[in-house]
Amino acid sequence: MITPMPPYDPSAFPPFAVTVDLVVLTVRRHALCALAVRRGEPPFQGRWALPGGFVRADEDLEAAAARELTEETGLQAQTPAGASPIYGAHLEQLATYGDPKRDPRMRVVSVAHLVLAPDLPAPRAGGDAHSARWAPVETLLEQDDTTREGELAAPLAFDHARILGDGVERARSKIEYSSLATAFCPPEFTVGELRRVYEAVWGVALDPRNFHRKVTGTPGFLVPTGGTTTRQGGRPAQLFRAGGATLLNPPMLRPEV
Amino acid sequence: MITPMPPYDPSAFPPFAVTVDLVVLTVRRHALCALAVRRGEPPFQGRWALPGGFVRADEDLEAAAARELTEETGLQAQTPAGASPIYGAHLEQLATYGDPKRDPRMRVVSVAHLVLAPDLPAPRAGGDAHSARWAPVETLLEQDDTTREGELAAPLAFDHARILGDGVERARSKIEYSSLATAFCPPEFTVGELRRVYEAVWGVALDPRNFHRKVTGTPGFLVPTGGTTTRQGGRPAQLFRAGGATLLNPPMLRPEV
DNA sequence: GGAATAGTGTCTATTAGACAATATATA
DNA sequence: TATATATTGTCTAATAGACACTATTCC
Repeated sequence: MITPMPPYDPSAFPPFAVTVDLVVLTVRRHALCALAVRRGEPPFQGRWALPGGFVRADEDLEAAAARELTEETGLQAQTPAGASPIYGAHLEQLATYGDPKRDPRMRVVSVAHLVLAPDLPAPRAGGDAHSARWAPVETLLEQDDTTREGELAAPLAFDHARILGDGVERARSKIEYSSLATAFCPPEFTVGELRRVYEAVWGVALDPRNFHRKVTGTPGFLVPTGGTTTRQGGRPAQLFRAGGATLLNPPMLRPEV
Repeated sequence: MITPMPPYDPSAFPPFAVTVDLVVLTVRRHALCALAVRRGEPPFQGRWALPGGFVRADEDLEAAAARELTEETGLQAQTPAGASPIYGAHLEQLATYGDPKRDPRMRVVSVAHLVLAPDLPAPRAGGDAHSARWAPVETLLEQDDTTREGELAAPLAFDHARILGDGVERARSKIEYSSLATAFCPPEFTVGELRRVYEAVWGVALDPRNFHRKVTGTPGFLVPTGGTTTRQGGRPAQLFRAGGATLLNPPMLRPEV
């Protein structure tokens, strides 16, 4: 049952605050990076955190996540039920975190979402003025606070390291059996660019020849556009768009078995 | 950011009720079944719904799900971090549902959990006195309300059909790449019993010979206990326990590619 | 030409799936 | 005996992974 009594009785249930937090991933300079914002107030003042905010009173969870995403990055969310007018990014619910002690101020349940975005030509178009940046997930997840890059060494605020870790693991496994790796690519891309996405997300090196044969042979994964490009140097490469398939069959296989 | 201001300001965020709903699945008589409870009050009075209830003020989400599970079924949850003293059932978070209109009375965010349980010798040991029963998921998800079994024909309350559908899909896909199918089995089971679990969850027939070769050849999946049984008739079968592996490599392959 | 990337072809070990054959219980 | 289930073995087609080789650009 959902409630014991039909008339709305506010004393019948404890009140919660509900937020959305975002794990926004992209691939930059051959590394998997996440969006982090710097906290301006306590608790965890000055520490880095995942972007996020309160769900509004009449707002769906996914709508709240999409709104926060646009506010922080200027990206438009691309959910299964909606096309993207500007620059698409994949958005899906990740998991919900509700430890009673996760926020020292009050009881906050956070519905984390995962966003996969292409490397932005102009990062954070419409973002707030507060400090935000892309950082390699390895840096953000490091335990020790050896000051390597200085400001980025301290661990993430709240339970955000755990949330980020869960998001990274979700992304690593979803590009195995779905075509979501293309969400990290611009609308048109080469097989080599797609391979570098897999290599960055999985953190492994892949054989370019076998990779090419595999992705071009998987039905519905890639659609050739007819064009070619030479942005990587070397022989010009064919350009592709993401095909209609969402689930890959057979899946891409992650090495190290 | 999580909140705009450090001092706790209740007016700064809208209040939500947070519940857990349970998709409890088992395999009975060669069919995948879910636990449903009958609602005693409006809205949806008299309709079937998923078991669930409010998260308490100082309770973790998973603890709330485990508590509701024990209240409704007598089952003890078996989470990664805890052994089960009585009868184990696998519990994991499924997804969170927060459509502003999903409950007509107030704003309720429900964190759904998935439970995989063996067929119970005595169903619902410590359950409440209110009406509860196992029903085939096909029956619960039927759209039309042709009165076949009478009481079970009406659609589920709230958005519970969608939640149940998501839970069934999660279970179907998780037994592909994890050893979770053993969560539907008693502590000791035969290869044939495990095969009937796969057949019931996937709704397909599997070749007993290839299945046997596959599961016994997957490292860490099954551990022979040395005993045999003849509960299915025919030649006695070896008894196995679940092995230590949680992820299957290579995975079980679902037919119909 | 040399270096870099793109793309095709070939070989081998592994495996999924079809299915024959054998083993051991109950009726 | 017939029948049911369990278990092993065999064959074949498909595929992942290793890697030789060719193609086409820029320097």
